[in-house]
Amino acid sequence: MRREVTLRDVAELAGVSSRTVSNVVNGYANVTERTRVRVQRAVEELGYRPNVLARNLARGRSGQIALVVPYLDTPYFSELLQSVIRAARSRGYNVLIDQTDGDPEHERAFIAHGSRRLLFDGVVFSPLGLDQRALAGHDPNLPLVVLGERSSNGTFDHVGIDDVAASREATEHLLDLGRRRLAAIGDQPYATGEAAQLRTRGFREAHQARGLTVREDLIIGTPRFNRKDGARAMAHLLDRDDPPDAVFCYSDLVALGAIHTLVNRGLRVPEDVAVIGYDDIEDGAYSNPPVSTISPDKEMIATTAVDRLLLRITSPTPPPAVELRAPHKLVVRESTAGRVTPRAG
Amino acid sequence: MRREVTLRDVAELAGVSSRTVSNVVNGYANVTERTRVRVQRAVEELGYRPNVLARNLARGRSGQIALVVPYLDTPYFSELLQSVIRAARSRGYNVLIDQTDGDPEHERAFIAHGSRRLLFDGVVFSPLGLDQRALAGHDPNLPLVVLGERSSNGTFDHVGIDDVAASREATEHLLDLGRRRLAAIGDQPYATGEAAQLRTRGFREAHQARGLTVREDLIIGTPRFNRKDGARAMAHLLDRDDPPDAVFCYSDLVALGAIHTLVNRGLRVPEDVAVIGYDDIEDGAYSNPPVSTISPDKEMIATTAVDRLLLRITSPTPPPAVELRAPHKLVVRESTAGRVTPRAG
DNA sequence: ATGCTGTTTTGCAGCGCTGCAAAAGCGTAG
DNA sequence: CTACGCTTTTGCAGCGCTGCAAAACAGCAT
Repeated sequence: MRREVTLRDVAELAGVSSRTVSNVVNGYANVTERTRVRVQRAVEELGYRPNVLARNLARGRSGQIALVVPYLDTPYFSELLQSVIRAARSRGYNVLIDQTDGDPEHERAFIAHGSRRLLFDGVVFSPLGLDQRALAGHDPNLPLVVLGERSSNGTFDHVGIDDVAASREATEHLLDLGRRRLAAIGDQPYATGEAAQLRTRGFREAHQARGLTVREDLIIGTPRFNRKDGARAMAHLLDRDDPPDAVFCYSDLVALGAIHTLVNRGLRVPEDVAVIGYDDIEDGAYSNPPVSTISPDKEMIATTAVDRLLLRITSPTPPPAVELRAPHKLVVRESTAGRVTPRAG
Repeated sequence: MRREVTLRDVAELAGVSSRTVSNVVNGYANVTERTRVRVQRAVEELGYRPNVLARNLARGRSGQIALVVPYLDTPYFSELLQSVIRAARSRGYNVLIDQTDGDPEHERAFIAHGSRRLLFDGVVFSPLGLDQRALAGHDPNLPLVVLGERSSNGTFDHVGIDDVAASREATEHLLDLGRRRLAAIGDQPYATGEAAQLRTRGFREAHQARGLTVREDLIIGTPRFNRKDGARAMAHLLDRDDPPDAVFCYSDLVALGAIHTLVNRGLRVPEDVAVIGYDDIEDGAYSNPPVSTISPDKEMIATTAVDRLLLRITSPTPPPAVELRAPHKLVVRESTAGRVTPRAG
């Protein structure tokens, strides 16, 4: 491996000090046009590219941020991942991915061990196994932005959509269709289930706003938000005396699992049971039937989170912890509205 | 941000030179038990953790490998991604992700610009927009392992399953069901479509082996392997006079798209048309109906690729380019075999 | 004691860059 | 011609670690 071109090589060719080359390369202010051009030319002639490692060591920063998510093969996260990478890259940062499998110990190790000695400068974190209390005790030296639905409690930045409002909208949509025996799949009435609880709250509020009573026994808990749990929960519901005529699922995967069971049992969606999901993953749009859903603005979530994290990283005095809300919208598809018109695709 | 503990701090406390501490930390051979213990204790007392950046700068390596894929939200890649991260991490390497969107220019820039000055030491590359010729001209200084179905041509390592054999198996499965009007969706008869062409070859071979004639007009090309193209191609097929009674789709996404169209048109899968996919993504197992598929051993692909890449990175003399085959298997589900027995999930 | 071998430890330089503060240049005023 | 303030350029040290080769040490034979 031949030696790479260094700052000094460029300096020599351009007839200036290496520090000046550094200034030019980094676009610092006080450089005469004349020297700037001269250096520029030398850079091009030699094909110089800065050594990121050396730069970061000298600067005391790694130029990388970590994205910590529970699962990578969950469509919601892989879609989000893209946006985060894009946002970070455009700001000169690289993204390291870490998958926790929702293991609290893994999550804790990450935020406790801090920045693992300059492997990354900050973390965008989507917690699953850790609850508020554990999160609140994180190393305050580690810039951290939390995604998802937990409120920050004032100890760190937090980016998410308004889950209660979104869930209320989803529920209202089902009520608007004339359905009255509404089930909810995905509640998690324990410390780490804050996201789920907000959705349950929205579900309740929608009923209350219309003077309707929530069928408490139709609120089904699931340990996770995946197809399997959705399928299983739906099976439970169908085994009852009076099964629901509509279901609000706390994720699109849960909805897909629920639909799977419904179709398997010979029931029609939405004629017999209307189903709405949450997250707007691509699969939902192409399943049979396409799934109505709450669509969070993932691009917005990603850029907001990255911007806030970089602010926190670069700011000399730590900015206050804030709640940042990204927009969402209700997307109505066949799983609630029914076949509109047969299409080619 | 308080100063971190350095090698020198540990050395001072342990009463040895910093070089010795380094030796202990890196597990080098010739260290007496006595000093090893003494240093170990100091390390723990101070909570020392090596600065990865400094280490890599000194070593002249970045300790990171890049994984370059066309799309991250494609389930196949996001599932593969996990395995690659796991494999790399367990060998002390980090993974940088790059999504190319299949843009040949982006891909070329990546392999041409080489290691972007120590940002990464090697690349696991899943090409889409670049063909053989372009790939062959890559910077020989950059360790590179190519995933997917292209043959290496002797210029770089290559990891993949035996596509022709797998495709033949898939096709034979359809023939075994008694189907005779077989369609294939996904052919790409141009330079960058080598993967598709291998599958088409397997499709043909299966016919030939049984003395059957391939219906050439039922081999449909698609620019990409996604749901949309699958749905569209299926629509084309159904608009013909004699639509197929079975379809071999070159990816599960294509299969899902095709099924979407079939169901939309009121046709039954597999009774009217049997559908088999390729990749064994999780969605396929939970769709309606679950999709039969060719299942490549992704874990094996990932570990093989990472191991080979690390060998190439660390080896003083470049090892010869090789073809490495990962196993695959045929997974039969309802989209070809029909409902076996109604299940709860 | 002396020399020789092999093991363990050390010092130094340097990876390629940036922070800092001093030095040099330069235009204008006194 | 000197002084002053401002802009531009430079030198040096150092980020924290490892490669290299020399130094110190130990064990053993002479």
